[in-house]
Order: sequence, then C-alpha cells, then structure tokens
Amino acid sequence: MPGEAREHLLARVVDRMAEQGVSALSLRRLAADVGTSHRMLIYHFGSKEGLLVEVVREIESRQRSALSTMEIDPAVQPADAIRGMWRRLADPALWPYERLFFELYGQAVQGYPGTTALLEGVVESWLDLNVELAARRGVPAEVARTHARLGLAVIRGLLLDLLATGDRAGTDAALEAFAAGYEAGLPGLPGPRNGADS
Amino acid sequence: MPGEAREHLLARVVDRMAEQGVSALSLRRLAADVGTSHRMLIYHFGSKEGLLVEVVREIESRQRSALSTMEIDPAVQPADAIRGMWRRLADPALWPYERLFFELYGQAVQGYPGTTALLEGVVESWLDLNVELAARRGVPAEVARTHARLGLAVIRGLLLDLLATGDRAGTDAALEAFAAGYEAGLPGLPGPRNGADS
DNA sequence: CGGTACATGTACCACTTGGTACACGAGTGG
DNA sequence: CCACTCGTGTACCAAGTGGTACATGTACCG
Repeated sequence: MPGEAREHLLARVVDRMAEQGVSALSLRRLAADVGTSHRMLIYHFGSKEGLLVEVVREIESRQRSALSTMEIDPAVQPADAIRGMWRRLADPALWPYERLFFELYGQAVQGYPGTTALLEGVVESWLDLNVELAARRGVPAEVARTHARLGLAVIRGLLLDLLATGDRAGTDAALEAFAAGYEAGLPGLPGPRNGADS
Repeated sequence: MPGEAREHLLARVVDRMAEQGVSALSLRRLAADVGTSHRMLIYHFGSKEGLLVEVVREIESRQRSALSTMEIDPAVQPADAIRGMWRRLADPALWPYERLFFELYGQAVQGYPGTTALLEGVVESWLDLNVELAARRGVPAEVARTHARLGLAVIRGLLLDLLATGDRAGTDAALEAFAAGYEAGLPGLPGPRNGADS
C-alpha cells in the first residue's frame, strides 16, 4: 500500500476534515470533496478506520513540528514563551485545525477506534520538551513538568473557550493575567510543595 | 410529544451515552441498550437530532445544577474554591460524563447540528457566577471575569489532560501549583493591566 | 515487445441507517 | 359503549454505508 499521490490525498483529506468535521464523514462525500472516488480512499488507506489513523498521525505530526519550530532559545523567559505560543495558536487561521483537534480528542477520549493513538504523547511530548528546556536554566525536572502541565492546560482550556465564544479579547486578557502572575509569583513557588506529591 | 416516561428514557439515554460515546450511536443500538425500540425514541423525541438536542440540554442542566450546588459562601477564598472544584471534578466517578461533555464540545465546535446549543453559556454562565460572587468581595467585574476565565481554562485543560493520561497525581500537582501561585501573586495583579484591554 | 506494479473506474454486495405506516392495547371521560 | 389519546410493537422503506470483484489503463523495465 505504498504510494506518493497518497500523500497529496491525505493532505487534502485533512484540510477537508478541518472544514467539515470528522463525524459528518462518509468515504463517498469525503472522496467527492477531495476529487476522487471512495474506492481510491480504501485503496490507499485500506479502510475507513485506516484513513482515520493516518489523519490522526498527520495532525499529530503537524503539531509536533509546530512545537519544534518554537523558540528553543533558552534565553526567552517562560512567561514570554507562553505568550508567544498563545499568540501563535489563537490565530483564527488555525481555528479549523484546532476544531478538528478537539473533535478528535473528544472521540479519542471515548475510545473511538483509530483515534486513541492521538492520546499517546498528546500531553507527555509537551512536558518532555519543557523539561529539557528548563534543564538548561537549572530548573528541576519535576517542577518543570508540573509547570508545563499547567501551562499546557491554560492554553488548551483557553483555546476551548476561544473556539466556543470567539472572544479573542477576553481570552487574551486571561492569558495575560496568567503570564503576568507567573512572572510575579510562580517561578520559585513560595507556597506549598510544588513537585509530585505522591 | 409530551410524556412522563420520556424523562426516564432521557436519563437512561444520557447514562448510556456517557459509557459508549455519541459518535458510535445509532437509534437502534441505543434503544436496545436502554430497553426500548428505536421506534420509541423517535416517538418521544421526534428525530435523532431531537434526541441529541435533549441530551445536550440535559447535560447542560446537570452542569448548571452542579454549579449552583457549589459553595456560594463568599467567605471561601478563590484559591480554595478552585481547589474544591477540582477535587470534585477530578473524581473518576465523573469521568464518563466529562468524556461525554468533551465529545459533545468537540462536535459542537464543528457545528454538528443539535450540539451547537451547548456552546451558548458553556463559558459565560461560569463567568457570570464568578462575577457575582466576586462582587460581594469588592472585586471589579472585569477582573473577576478575567480571573474566572483563567480558572475555568485551567480546570478544563487539566481535565482534558486527566482524561487522556489518567495521571491524577500529576494533574493534582499542576492545579495546586496554580492555586498556590494565585494566592501568592494574582489577586492584586501587580504587573501589567488586568482587565479587558480592548 | 511483454510483463508487472501502481493506479483508477464501474458495478455490485450485504447491511445498517433514520424515518414512516399501521395496527393494537390500555386507560379515561362523555 | 364509544371516542380518543398515549404508548408500544411489527413491518416496512428508500437511501446510504463500508467494502469487494473485476476489468482497465498507464507507466517503466527487462
């Protein structure tokens, strides 16, 4: 089942899915929108589920590459890193892909076959990256993990908000509040224990 | 299309959906699992979409009631409020309903018919509640809105994490880091502007 | 030339889907 | 007793589903 036109197909399929959603998906409709026959989709991907697997892989890979394009510069402060990240992700041009991501996430969490692969690394890979970056600044791994987890949650949560409400100003303000508070109080973590407590 | 056994049906349908997911839903399977015929579901709810609408309404109402059961005590500090909220929501017993919530959210954001109603108030109602509570403590509305937005994002984001990874200890630690940081730095918001800036 | 791998179109299949038609039974009020 | 509504079961429908069989085209390679 190798191929080269297959890649083009996949790209077009992902774009189409980003526009129309996964649930309202039938091989025939999809194929028509993309300019093929449903026969070809099955030929290239084996089955509908196989297609979904590939789509998930693709958006995972796009996510990962977006991640690696990020400022690996250890000089940039965490608060600014999260600001930059948000600025990038909140761009309306990316909304369709984020909608698709959350739709797949929602189905993956329900155990829908093919999508479950999305869950592996959907959190961990980000944490690992942050641990590595923080290490160069001398931050202990456990602290970096926890903070990365929090930052990721803030961004995903606000993205969820943004996609539902469209309120760019409101979500921007909330993120700024987080970043500012982070600069002010978090880095040393004055209060209670900060690492893993179990 | 009124009825009283209808309510029982709806409750059972929601429970079943929480276990099995919405996408893998056919009126027939659902009816069989719930102990009726697909004929009855259509009789009571008019159509599949009508059923979905009702399900969305139901889980919205459950969410709202869970919200109103929350500590309305203005004496409890915001950081403790978010801790209590998290403790309540992170309970594995609620996971099926949260999976269902995120699945529906994912489809709603894609414009899937019937689910879109979920988006109205899915953020705003929480903000409004917090504004009201904060007012009794003298916090200006705009600040309360922004902070509530952030807190909601943290909780939803961490919930997304928890459902994907199952890492209770890790997500607990991240939330504690947020709550502690909030106590330490946020309330006065020392840094930049905090309200809406647009 | 011929073979062989990739690619594609046509036709078909069994099955499931949401929805409907219709008959039937139980209860209730005139 | 009749009429009427509510609830339910059986049977059916057209449309669409994912998947397959098979024939065909197109290219490169020996």
